[in-house]
Amino acid sequence: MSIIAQRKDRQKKEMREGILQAAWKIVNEEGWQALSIRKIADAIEYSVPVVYTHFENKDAILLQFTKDGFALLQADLHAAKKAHRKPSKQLEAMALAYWDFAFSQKEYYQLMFGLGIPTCDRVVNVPEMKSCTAEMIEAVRDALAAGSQSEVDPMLKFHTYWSILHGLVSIQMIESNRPNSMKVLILQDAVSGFIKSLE
Amino acid sequence: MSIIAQRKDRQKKEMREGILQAAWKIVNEEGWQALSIRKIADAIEYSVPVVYTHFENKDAILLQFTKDGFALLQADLHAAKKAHRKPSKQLEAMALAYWDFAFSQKEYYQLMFGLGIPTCDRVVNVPEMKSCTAEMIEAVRDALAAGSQSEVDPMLKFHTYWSILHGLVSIQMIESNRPNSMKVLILQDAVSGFIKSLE
DNA sequence: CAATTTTCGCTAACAGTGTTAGCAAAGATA
DNA sequence: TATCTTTGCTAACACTGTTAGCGAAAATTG
Repeated sequence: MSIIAQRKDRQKKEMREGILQAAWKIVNEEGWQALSIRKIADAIEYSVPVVYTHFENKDAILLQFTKDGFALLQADLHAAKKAHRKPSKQLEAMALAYWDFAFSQKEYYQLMFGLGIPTCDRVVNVPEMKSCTAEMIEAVRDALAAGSQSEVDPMLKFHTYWSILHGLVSIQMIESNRPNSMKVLILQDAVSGFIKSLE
Repeated sequence: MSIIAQRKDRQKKEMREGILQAAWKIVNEEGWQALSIRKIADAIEYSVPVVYTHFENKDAILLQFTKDGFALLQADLHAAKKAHRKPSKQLEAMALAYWDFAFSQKEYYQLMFGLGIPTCDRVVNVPEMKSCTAEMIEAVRDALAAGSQSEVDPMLKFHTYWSILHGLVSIQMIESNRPNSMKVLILQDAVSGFIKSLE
């Protein structure tokens, strides 16, 4: 590849990054509903079709953010897990990390789960999501191995775990007036109950 | 009120009903994303502004369906509860009813929780939702009273219960390829674990 | 019954949205 | 320098929610 082609390639990546950054700024300032291709074009000071040379359509931009979101969540879960040895403590820490991610990165979480309904066919095949769930599955498997129930299906328990976490987050996002202290209590109650069911 | 005003009132209600029916048909055939005021106007064979004389805006139409959805869910939960005496059995049956509602009335459930993000400020103040949660709170309270833990906050447990249910439904709606038999297993596992935590 | 007022429902428009065809200018190659 | 490729633009299409303004029909009044 010629030196000139290299530069073009670099510029292409820079512009792609610029589009994502501009989009992210709009989302943080005005929410997902306010995100439009024209606003992105305005922000990067290019015309609308330029955006389409970097992303097939708007969904592709959202999909990128979904992937990024799962990657970030996975990193958080991994860090929380690494901080503990005991499987039950790991699950506890991961639950808190999950909860923290959802509320400190609301925009990401809402896109990953809330607005994901139309594009959910694709989301299932996103590798970033698989890595993310793998992190949880592993922790559940370890906790189950540490217990006495060898006949229980780890996948079943993983689903229960994830459902509890996502359910808590979703419900608590609707009830935004409730104090955070109680929200954490609910989380701890639910997770401790789940962990007991593994022993 | 004159006889003529009565007729007008009746016609107004009929048209309002017609709008909702037309909207519902569109939603069932093409999904929420495909619902537009123009399509509704076409379906009822009136012009667009007529729709706006019966509903302030599109959100008002969606809000009506949200209310209807919560009323339906409440009825299902109530019926499931009435079918049992033992509080733990009631919670079990209600969980199944909740799950059944979510999957047999997918459109309703998705509107009530999925697309509700933009309008969630209003949704919290919907009386139909309060009735719905009251149904669950009562059952949890009863189950807790039947147990030995008098110091536990029923509201905390109710939130855990609801979160588990909503979480299970949401996650399982994304993973549409999983067999239904396993989904029910996961539900039973999660709910039985929760019920144990009340004893 | 005729005149007036109210109500009704229409067309057309505004300001947005995602998306794409076609063209002009700038850049790279020969 | 001339040709070719690429780049990025304008303008358009087909939608969306929402509303102003007008003409006709219906109800009320004299």
